[in-house]
Amino acid sequence: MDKLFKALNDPTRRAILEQLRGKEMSAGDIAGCFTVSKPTISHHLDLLKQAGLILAEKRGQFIIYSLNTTVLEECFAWLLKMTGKKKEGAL
Amino acid sequence: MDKLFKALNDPTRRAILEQLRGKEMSAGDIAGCFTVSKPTISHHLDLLKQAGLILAEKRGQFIIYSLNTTVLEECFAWLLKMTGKKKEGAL
DNA sequence: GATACATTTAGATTATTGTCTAAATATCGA
DNA sequence: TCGATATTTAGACAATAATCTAAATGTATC
Repeated sequence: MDKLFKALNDPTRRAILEQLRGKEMSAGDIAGCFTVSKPTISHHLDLLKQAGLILAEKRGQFIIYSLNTTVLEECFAWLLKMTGKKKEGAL
Repeated sequence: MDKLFKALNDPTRRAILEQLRGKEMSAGDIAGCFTVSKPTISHHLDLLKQAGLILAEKRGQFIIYSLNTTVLEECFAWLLKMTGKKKEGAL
């Protein structure tokens, strides 16, 4: 939970998640979307991976990242609790 | 959005929000629930207030804090976008 | 195997954050 | 008005985090 909120705290990391929405991307592709250096992006990717928000798969010389939203359920559940909304099922 | 995620990042602040769920509390009451010092709690309350997550009302010598979940909608919407869930209405 | 490319790791630096103690401000009640 | 209580503000400090450059690792291709 802590790692999840920490990962979501940074705007660059949230933007990375948004980039990853719907498509897979290599680390270099992701870095290409931002002005910060590649090592910095690599670090952000590491934090996102630690939080379980992304999956990394090595393909040849590339590392392909993809979104894993299942871990967001936890965050979702917390928000539901706080807002008092009803939990509902539409995936 | 940034302030919102920043406010939610700290475990003590999330715990404060949970304490405030359903009931109003004075700053002192809130501080009584935690081991950290009162000035520290006061600072956390300030950040939560800045994020719009809590409301402060002065009553005599006390300051009464209450939860404001409406601002969490923004966070909710972002999560919905990321998870691809359908937005639904149950308040 | 040498070279080029993709990505990460290491190490340093700067900014931000959480925390504390001490002091200031404000309100209540005698 | 004085003393007690409630809360915040000020200032300092240590820990964390974001970023960079330079170097290391791993993979493909010739």
